[in-house]
Amino acid sequence: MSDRQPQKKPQVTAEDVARHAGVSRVSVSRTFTPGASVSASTRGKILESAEILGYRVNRLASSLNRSESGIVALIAAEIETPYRSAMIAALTEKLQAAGKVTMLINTSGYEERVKDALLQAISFRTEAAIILSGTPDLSLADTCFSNGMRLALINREDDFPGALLIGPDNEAAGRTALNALLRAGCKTIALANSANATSSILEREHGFLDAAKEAGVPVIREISGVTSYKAGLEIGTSLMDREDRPDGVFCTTDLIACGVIDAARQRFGLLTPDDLSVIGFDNIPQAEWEGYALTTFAQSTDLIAEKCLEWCTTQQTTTQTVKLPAKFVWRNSVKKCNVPPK
Amino acid sequence: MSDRQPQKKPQVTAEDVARHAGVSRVSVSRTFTPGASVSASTRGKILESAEILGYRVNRLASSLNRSESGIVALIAAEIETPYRSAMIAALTEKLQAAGKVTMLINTSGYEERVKDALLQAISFRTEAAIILSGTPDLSLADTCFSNGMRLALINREDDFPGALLIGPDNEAAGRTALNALLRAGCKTIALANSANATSSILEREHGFLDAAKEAGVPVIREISGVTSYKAGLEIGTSLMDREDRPDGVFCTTDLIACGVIDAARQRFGLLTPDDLSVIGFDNIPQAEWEGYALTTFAQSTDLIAEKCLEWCTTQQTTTQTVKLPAKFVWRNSVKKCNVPPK
DNA sequence: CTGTTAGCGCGTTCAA
DNA sequence: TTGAACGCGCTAACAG
Repeated sequence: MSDRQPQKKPQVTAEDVARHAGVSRVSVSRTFTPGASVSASTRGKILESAEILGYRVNRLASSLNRSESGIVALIAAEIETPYRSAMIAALTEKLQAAGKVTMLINTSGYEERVKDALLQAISFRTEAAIILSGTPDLSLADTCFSNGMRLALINREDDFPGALLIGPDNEAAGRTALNALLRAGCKTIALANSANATSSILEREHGFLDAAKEAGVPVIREISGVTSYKAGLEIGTSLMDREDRPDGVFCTTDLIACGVIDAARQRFGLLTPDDLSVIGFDNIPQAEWEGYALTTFAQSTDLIAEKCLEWCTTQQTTTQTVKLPAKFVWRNSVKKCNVPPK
Repeated sequence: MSDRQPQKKPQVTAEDVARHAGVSRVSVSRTFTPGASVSASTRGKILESAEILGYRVNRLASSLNRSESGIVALIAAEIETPYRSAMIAALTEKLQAAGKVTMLINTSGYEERVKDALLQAISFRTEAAIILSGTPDLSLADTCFSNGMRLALINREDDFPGALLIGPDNEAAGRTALNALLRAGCKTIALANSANATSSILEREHGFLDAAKEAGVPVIREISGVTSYKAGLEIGTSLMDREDRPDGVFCTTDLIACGVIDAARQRFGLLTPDDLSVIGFDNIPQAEWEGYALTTFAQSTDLIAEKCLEWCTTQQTTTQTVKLPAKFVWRNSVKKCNVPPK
């Protein structure tokens, strides 16, 4: 029972270290502040004491007087999804390299969570919030700004004053996809999309459909479910079941594309690229798997992450919109043709 | 130029709200503290002012006097991997439901990062650290403990005093796998593993090999690369190329299993379950994909997350080891047999 | 129920 | 180079 201690101080503080080293508390602070002036001897004593006591600067406390918390919020839903998790991996990587700390907020479930997530970010005086899913209210965004926070939205087509809007050029990619299918000699063209597509995903559809209209080719438009492999399975089944079975289909997402390919192969015995040409979007790891060898569009997660980081660490306050070109990745799910698409 | 403001106070503070509402700053604090005593009228005024000014309690500051920061650190490598990202999704979900905030630290790359991650967690006075990849030094763990932090390790077989060790019963799963392959009538058995397997993954191998030795059946042991789809591809190719080509293989990971299945199908025209029976481990989303229909072992990410949360929110200090049964998920990558495995 | 006072751990003045 | 004093934004303890 001898160690019935205060119990309210499980922390090792700078004062403890100062006492142990026989110096003032301020010197301890200086020792851990880059570019402060401390003599080598006291610095040595302090570092030693700190090591023994297991002292670490309390960044929660230091955030109080310094104006930066060092924290950046990542707000995303369905983070277990291949593309989303790759994006998060890239972002955390870059943020950490820049000395930032990432706070991950999972907004899967009801939509209201995006709001809660942002409120939480404000509570922790996050320097910035990077939003991968959903779009916040503008009024809430203003609250963020008035608290000195920066905002970046990935893969949103909406207008959003004061924020960075970044994503691939979806519209152009859609056009390229149609082009590729036509050059591959496809006669019956289809588009596969989910019923709850985001604005960003819808742009891919628009680009594809517009290009088709211009080229004067009809498109079978098959929409179903939420953006996922399962939706692709359903869409693929419907498509392969038709009288006018398509021989070329653009899927707005790799996950959907994998579902379509599997439906064709496992349920109808139809193989890519001989019986069917399929193009996806995202270039998720599974697109490279030999069972799919999916021709698709790559968004550079690294590049997006890089741009987000830049945005978060500058003070620029005007709105910025960045459209990155989506790189066409040629694999083996589209029938070979002599002329590759431009 | 009129708005050249102090520039050092982008924050809305409780004092601002108090002034705006014409009350004391303490009342503001009380209003946002559950179970404090404020009159309905002042409370109303304060809430209104807070709304107008966009005030949010600064949890960094409040963490100073309260002993809890509300932050939990998640330390993981390769977070873009299916199983890892699913685990992270489950953890964030549970943590948020319990009012905790998660700080994600990506330790991909050099191993030293696990140490840095923990040091960072200490700096932010994280209430707990949940480690999904790597094992920290014991001395560092002590520093964590002396700072009042709790530790949980997922999928580690090591001994670790003071921490929660949680994961599936790998050894038992390995034994079950052999059993299932034998009952399916497989004649030539193989084991596929990566060259950099963790202790947890090695346990699966041990269980499988031990059971085989007891049953008196030989096992072809094929090891290659890092734990990934690509490794599975290589292993599968080697295996299918052999004179004594196996007709039943246990892969220590679903990712490896998908690679093996693809190698057999795409490179040798061999199909599961007719030509080859394959069992995996993890039950990643792709295991359910129709192109694989992988029979595998499911770790309940939800259950693990639940247990971690309990551990992080209790004060119990003794070591705890939890072995969860891995659920055998029967799909269609193993030849049908009349007697399902026990 | 309210306001005053004190302190959380730290960084930044300002003198010495 | 060092230490004393002050304040960051907030909550807990104590009066009124």
